Amino acid sequence: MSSLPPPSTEGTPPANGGTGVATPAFSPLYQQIKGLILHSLQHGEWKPGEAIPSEIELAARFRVSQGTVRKAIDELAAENLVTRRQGKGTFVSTHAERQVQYRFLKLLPDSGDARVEGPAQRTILECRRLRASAEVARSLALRAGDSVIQIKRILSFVGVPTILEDIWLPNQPFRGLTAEQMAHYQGPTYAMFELDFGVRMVRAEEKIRAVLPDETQAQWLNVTPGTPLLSVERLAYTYNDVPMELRRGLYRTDTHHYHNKLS
Amino acid sequence: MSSLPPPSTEGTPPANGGTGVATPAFSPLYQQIKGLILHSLQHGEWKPGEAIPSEIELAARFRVSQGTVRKAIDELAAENLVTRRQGKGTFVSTHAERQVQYRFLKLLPDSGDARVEGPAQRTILECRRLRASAEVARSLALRAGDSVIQIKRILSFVGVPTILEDIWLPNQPFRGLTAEQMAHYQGPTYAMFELDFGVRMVRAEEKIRAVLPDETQAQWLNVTPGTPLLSVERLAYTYNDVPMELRRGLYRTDTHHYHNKLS
DNA sequence: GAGTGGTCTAGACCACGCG
DNA sequence: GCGTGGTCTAGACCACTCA
Repeated sequence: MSSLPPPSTEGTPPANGGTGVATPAFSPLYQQIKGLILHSLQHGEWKPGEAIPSEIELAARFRVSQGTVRKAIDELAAENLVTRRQGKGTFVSTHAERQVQYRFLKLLPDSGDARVEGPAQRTILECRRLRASAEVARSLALRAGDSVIQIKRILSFVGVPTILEDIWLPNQPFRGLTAEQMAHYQGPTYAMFELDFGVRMVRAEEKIRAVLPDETQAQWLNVTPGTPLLSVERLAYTYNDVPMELRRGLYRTDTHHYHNKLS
Repeated sequence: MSSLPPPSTEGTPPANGGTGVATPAFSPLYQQIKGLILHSLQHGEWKPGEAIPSEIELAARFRVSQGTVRKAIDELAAENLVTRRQGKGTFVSTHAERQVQYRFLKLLPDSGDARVEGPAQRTILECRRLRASAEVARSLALRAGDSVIQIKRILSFVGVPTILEDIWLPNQPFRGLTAEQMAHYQGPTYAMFELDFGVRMVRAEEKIRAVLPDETQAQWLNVTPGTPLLSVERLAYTYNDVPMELRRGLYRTDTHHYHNKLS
């Protein structure tokens, strides 16, 4: 939608130029539509798990063709922000009610990829407010000294403690979070974040190293101090690349492994 | 292309049913086109780095619309089998001449994501033919006792030995591979595989663990035996999910880390 | 059978790369 | 200025879901 009037231009489809002179960057229409849908997604016009309007409806709303809306939604689906179901509609993705729960947990049991183990048992060791260290602040794009929540917990599979985690959350969006909430919610923690705080983790990056635990870490994981462990440092982001969680995990890899697909 | 004659059906676009009765699985036209392009790709009709025919040409060849060809190519591009360049054409992907060389190597220096380090220096420790162990045979879909090539090498960054690798290749497609070839080829090893043996690694899976090196491993990597290392076991596949390489790497993570993006 | 996403077509026009 | 991929439209039909 840049120059000449394509069949119907009485509404207000997002303009491309308009403000300046020669188009500085050129953003195709479907990208602009994608941006509008994303905006609605962020601002909670549709909640996780709900259906968004049909392609035809959205096309009418934005005064573009169905094909353009389709391409916008295609990209959102490719980014896992939205899930298409033929014959039913397009739904806002959620970490809950998802075949692949624990989307971000790449640790699998060595034998049998299936999750016969069932979900992890959680033990909360600690949950407190404190001032962000310089490093935590930098990761979470806060100022050093801002209030953050720190949670320390153990995840066990079939009774065996396997993951020791430290989680840092900005206090602001997670005000009121309690250890009980962390412990008692059934299902993925990220699903609880969606439900109780409206925070959706959309993507994450992990840095992985091999380390040796200190004595207390070794005790929590029930291993000897000489046992090598995987150190997994995760930064999880909401919409717009806003970091929302820093997580440091120690993974036992004697019965499990970190699995990754490359392409 | 299932029942009624859409505008032009004089040629031989791939049929959907034809053999049986009620369509058993339904494969859309563009998937069939994708399959045909893939077939040409596998059989070397176009070599890595070369351009494939334009969308219009392919549409004419297969007697379908450009849009259908486009969707087929879109999927191939999404799988990194092919690379689109606006204004120029669509090119067969290659591990060589690629901005992102070392596509499958996820180890980054802790400071500075850029590859200021330059490419890794390679030291070949060993390169020999032997009979596949049961385990190697299983991974590579061979019979135990089939001939395989084993390469042991060290990768160093800025002079520091960082990765100790064992590579197993089926002897069949790699007949004639020498230690000199492994050592002297400039650029990614996978690029050499493409060039000299016509083998294209298309995707891979990795299993990652934390381990302690034995004495000789520790010596090669110039670390003490108590130093925890990342064990990265990679199975790389060509077209059609045929496994073509098994690789076991030990990564030092004191100055580097394994980086992974989740979504 | 109505509604939704999915496929396919045909044609017009745009942005980009290169000679 | 041509050829290539990229965008956008409009309309027809198909496959799937559910009432």
